[in-house]
Amino acid sequence: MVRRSGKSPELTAQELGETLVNATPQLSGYNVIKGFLNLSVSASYWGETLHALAAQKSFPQKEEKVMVEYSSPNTNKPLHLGHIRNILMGYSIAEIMKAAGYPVVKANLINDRGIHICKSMLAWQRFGNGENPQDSVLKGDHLVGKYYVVFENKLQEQTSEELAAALAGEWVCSDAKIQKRYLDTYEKLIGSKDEKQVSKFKGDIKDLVRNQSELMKSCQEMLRQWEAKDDAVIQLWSKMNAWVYEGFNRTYDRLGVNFDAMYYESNTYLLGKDIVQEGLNSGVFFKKEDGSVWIDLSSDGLDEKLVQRGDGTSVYITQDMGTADLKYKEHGIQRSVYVVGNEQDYHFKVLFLIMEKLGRSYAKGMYHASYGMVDLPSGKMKSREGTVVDADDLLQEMYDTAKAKTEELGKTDGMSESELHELYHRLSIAALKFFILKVDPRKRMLFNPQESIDFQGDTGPFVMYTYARIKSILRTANFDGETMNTDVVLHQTEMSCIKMLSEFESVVKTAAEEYNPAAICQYVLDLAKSYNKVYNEVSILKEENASLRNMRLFLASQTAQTLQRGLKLIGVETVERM
RNA sequence: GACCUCGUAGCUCAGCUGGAUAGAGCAACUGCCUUCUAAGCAGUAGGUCACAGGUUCGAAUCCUGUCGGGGUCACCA
Repeated sequence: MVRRSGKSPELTAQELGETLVNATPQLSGYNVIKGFLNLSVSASYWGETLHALAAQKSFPQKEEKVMVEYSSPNTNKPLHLGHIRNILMGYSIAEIMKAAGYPVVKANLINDRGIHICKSMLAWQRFGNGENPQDSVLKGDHLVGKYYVVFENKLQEQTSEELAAALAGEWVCSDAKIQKRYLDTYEKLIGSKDEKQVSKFKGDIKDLVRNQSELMKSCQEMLRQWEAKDDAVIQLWSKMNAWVYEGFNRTYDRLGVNFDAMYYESNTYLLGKDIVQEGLNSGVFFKKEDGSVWIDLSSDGLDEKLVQRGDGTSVYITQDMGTADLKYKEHGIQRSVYVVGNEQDYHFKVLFLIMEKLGRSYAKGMYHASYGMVDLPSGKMKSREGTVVDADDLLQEMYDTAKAKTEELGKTDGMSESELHELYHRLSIAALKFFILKVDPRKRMLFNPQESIDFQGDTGPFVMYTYARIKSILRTANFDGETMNTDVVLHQTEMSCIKMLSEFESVVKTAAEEYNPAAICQYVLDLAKSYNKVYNEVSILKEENASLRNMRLFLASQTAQTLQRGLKLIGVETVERM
């Protein structure tokens, strides 16, 4: 602005202030400090603003239909803390998009097939003794997860001697091809000095040995039978998957999330082959001598990327292409949000680029809501080392903490057993959701099970508390939600609270544009803090001026509503008392 | 090795489309419940915004480089 006016910042501000105050009745004055223009606003402005905000209850509707895919679990293991970040983010993004006016479809693409599923199945078949969730203390997903671990342990037992031999260069395999690959790899291992290389070759050898074991061969055989739709295998698969779904659903319910569309990889894993053909015809893809199909993305700064194997079978990205088309066909979506960890940044970059080159109309609406890992104080979560934080355990711990904390405060006289349960539940979920969602999704975050989850300070329960306290006032005042006279002089804290309320819409809009629930958390916290200042500065029930008292009740009521609406966007439910 | 990403108070994080003295919470210390719920409020203390250059009247913010953490570069998913 200074550049345009050609005058000093001070002078520019002077002139601008002068003009603005003259032209706008809501402005009562201005001053300039250090080149910054400060405008003063007239008393009635605040009441009128608040009034206008109350009249507006929803944002303009949009045409563009949005799909948010999240959770997307494997059916061989129970959910853990990493999944929780994904699930909470996905649900919240969907709610924010809805609030911003978009029609939203929440989708879950379940990875219910493949070698890892067969591992659980095989282990259960051999070592399970018919154990099932009805008779077991374990939830279905935990039961299946248990057999996945059993498989890995048995495999290790079966192969440890051979592996030791193989690393000593003394492994003999009956399959000549495998034997040759082993010897080649072993030679490279011996010749390599780079530590990274060494561990890679060791890994390769481990895979060779494991894949030759009886257990892995049976497992691969089972996968072949599954693909051939063998009755017995399909039955076992259906039965165990049903256990897992029942378990997952209980966790989803507890987290308060849901889905509108379910996709299963058992149905989608063959999709995308026609797209490969289409791409070959249009020259977007090309074929190599061995029959494998590729796309050259070097002009976009990326590499060549395989889209179909030489034997005509699919790779990961093949089915993603097919699924993208399927989603579009089924739901007519213009935007597709994939909530997936940032280790897949490259994959999605490639996928979106391919769909664009294939001329898909929806391609520019594809977005990877990428998020960082959740670390523990001990470092990365590793299932092999047993350091994963199980979702169900965590939820239970949170619940117990909420209960203990509430009982300690002793403010719940007269609440029934079920009301108390609901309170503990909502408090624990609020604490968890806030803790996870308030940090920028892109960043990796640290989760300390002992210390992280708090009920004081910048937390979900803090916001819930502000809400409950307001509701308590409104109850005793019997406030009917009507205002009378807006022309009252408000306290400084009240003005800044009204200002915050007026920012709600733009915050939601920005959060939707950036797919960022953290923006909502931050706003809701700030609003609660802002109102808590009001609460401490002014008295409502004791106010004798009827207009002022009424205006204050109105502000309280608007704040409560906005808190509630904001909390809903991150999946947190309020309570009337706590 | 190439590419992507992050580095702000003791700890966990905001701020990042350039603007006033860099903000919260936790932990520590002080106050405030005979007044609407103290899961609250007010205050003290705590910072070379990783480092070095550059662009600009002005840089935590933009650009380049260095260092450090993480990730990706599979005919795995």
